[in-house]
Amino acid sequence: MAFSENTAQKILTSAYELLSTKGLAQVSMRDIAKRAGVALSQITYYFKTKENLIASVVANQFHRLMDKVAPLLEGCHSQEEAEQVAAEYFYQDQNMLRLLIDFTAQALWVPAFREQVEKWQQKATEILTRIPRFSEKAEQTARKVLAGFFGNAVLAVFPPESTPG
Amino acid sequence: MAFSENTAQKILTSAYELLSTKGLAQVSMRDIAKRAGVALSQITYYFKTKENLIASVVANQFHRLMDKVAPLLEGCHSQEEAEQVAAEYFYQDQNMLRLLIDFTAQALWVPAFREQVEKWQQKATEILTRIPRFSEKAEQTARKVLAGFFGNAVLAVFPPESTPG
DNA sequence: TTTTTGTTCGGACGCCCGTACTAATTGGTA
DNA sequence: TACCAATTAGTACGGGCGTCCGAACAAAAA
Repeated sequence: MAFSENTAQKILTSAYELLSTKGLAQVSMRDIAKRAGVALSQITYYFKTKENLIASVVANQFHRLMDKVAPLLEGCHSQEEAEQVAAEYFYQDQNMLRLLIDFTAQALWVPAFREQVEKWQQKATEILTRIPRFSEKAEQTARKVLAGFFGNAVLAVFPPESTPG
Repeated sequence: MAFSENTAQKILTSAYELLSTKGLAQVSMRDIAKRAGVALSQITYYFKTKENLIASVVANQFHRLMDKVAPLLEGCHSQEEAEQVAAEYFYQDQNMLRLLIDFTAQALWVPAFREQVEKWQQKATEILTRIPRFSEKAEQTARKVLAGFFGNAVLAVFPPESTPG
């Protein structure tokens, strides 16, 4: 029977590629299935609903990023430095950035997405709590880092007319 | 014949109410027409397309806000103060905030929306240029204000578990 | 072998969408 | 009054959507 991790993985990968370059609203499950080279119903089979597929894609990417970023954050001495580190790392990948922005905006209206965004906050708070010089006001700092992230994300994605920063 | 400013205005108002409370993707032109108490084709007649209607709604709100905020900004002495002023004013209306966030996110993918967001930048830059102590680096400041705005907007809309900031 | 279980596929269902079209109505003007 | 353009209304169209279903198939279990 061979539980094909392959198929689920192919779907996830293709979904990410499409969602991050075309936007959540512009991608259909048929597009994803076609790119993954599988039948449409395979998505239903593995992810049940579109909403769930998207949430899985984003959760995937988030964990992947966090694993790399967390160690870097632990070396920071100030909130500003933490923001800087997060920024420089995230902004390397504009597609990912766009996906996160789009997802967060949808989280305003889709409860399941909102839960996930709230988990980002919790995760960031958790990481900062483990760092002595932040632990006291980890939650506040986490929120500020998040705010800085989104603010700068928007800037990164809407570049100035003339000179890039 | 009486060009009924009424109908167009009713559509704009109803559209804003729906879009700002349910999100761009969750509102159909039929929903808007029904709430405005007009025929569906009236929307096509006055605004041509859904995209154009949404853009009109947002532009409307933006100008309304700018007229009130611009004078306040002129009283500011620092970038931080400008951010503060913008923040406190905007955050009074969470629905409007949600609409702006959603719209901006869609602007990542919809060229017409993107143009409008870029106009916000220009407008902000223009305002700051007219203020002597900002005029030198108006564009930079405008971008930072914008970044602060969006960062804080996301925070305002995703409140912390326990204590509000 | 036979049975069971997990996987894949193609297709179809019903719904709702944005848009286009046509006919009716209105109201100012001549 | 009659006319004409602006406005309104109702409806149809074509298409894309997420989801669901039943059959075929493969691998493991019995």
